[in-house]
Amino acid sequence: MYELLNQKIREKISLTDDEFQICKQAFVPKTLHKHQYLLQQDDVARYLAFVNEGALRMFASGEKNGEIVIQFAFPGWWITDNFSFLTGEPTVYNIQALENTSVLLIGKQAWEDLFDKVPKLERYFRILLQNNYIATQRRLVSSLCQTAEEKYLSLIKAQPDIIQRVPQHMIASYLGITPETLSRIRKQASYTR
Amino acid sequence: MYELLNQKIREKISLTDDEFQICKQAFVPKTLHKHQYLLQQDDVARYLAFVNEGALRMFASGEKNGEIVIQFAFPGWWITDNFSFLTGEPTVYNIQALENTSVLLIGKQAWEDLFDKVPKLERYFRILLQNNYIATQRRLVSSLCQTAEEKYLSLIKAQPDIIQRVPQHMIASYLGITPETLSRIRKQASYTR
DNA sequence: CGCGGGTTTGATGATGCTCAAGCCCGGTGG
DNA sequence: CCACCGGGCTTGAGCATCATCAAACCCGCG
Repeated sequence: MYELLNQKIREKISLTDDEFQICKQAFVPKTLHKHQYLLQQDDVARYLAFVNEGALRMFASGEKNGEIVIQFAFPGWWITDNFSFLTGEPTVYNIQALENTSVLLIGKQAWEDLFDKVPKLERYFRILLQNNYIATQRRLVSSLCQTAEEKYLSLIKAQPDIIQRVPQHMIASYLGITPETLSRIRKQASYTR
Repeated sequence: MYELLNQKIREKISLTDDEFQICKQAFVPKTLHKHQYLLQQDDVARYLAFVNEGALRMFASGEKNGEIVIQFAFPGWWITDNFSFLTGEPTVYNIQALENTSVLLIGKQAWEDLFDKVPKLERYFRILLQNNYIATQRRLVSSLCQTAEEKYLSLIKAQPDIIQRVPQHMIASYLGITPETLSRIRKQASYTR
């Protein structure tokens, strides 16, 4: 249950077994069945979630553009709406399970208390955020200066398995293109292969 | 010289005067004249920079698309290529002064040593990265689902002063549109005002 | 077997890019 | 002091990419 968490943290910082025990206690396991929501628009993001098994998506259900997928989360990844989690303001996003999913949740208070008990974790989360920041900045650059096809090719290069795991129209939304365009790109790409 | 830094850090965390003294010593002041580079493509980002006065831009000089502006930095902001700074890999970006500019630099080693001397700073940078991450994610969403005009209007709403400070073609690049398009949008917008 | 969501395919159109020319304005040198 | 130069902004015309709308198709599931 806590194995993956243990492993992921220890990839970035060293931790004694005692420290990890304290850490564990701050989390509450939860399972979500396919399509179930972890967070809904207008609610407050009370938890930061660590994904054990399954897959989730965070999306904004925009007025005109239907839904747009902000990010996915797979085992070993963290997910929440940071803004809402940090400020306590209601969120504009939704987080939903794409499959039956198991997560570990930590509330804001428990999270902050944890930093006092195990200060090293402050570093772990700094590193995590740094990586997320870098990744998001890259995605931004890609969305600013690549064509639809280039974006798609970059994605399958970076995460080849994502195609099997999530429906195509969500990939399209994640890339900021329509499902029709993605379909045509894939057709096109399959010839040149 | 170190006033703004002091102020900015204390907005997020509390620090004794001693701690701030230690902190100060880790930084080296530097001035850049207009157009001078703080970082150039293929070099390693050895420093994290805190902007005292002036303005900078980080940009990628892409093959076909000319230059695209990734971000600006104004007084009180931090700037570097995080990826290169963290990994020691050569950067693909450039950082250049838009005006005569004064910055405080900290090298990677000094930065990490500083966390051992003043562990609270770990928290400061975590918070900083969290905010950057949130901001970048928003920009990404905006670039994915807003029209050129909406993006421009969001920008002047969020940072009304930016127009005076940086040339229009850089704003265009930052928004991921051409200078011509931005010009037309501005003309258009000035009628409806 | 038939329904329904997701994907594909086609036809049409809009947004924003490209290319090209003109304009404005500040700086420089005659 | 003024003419000239050049960079950046503007304006226009044509065009490419991708979105929209609509219909057909595919396939798993009740």
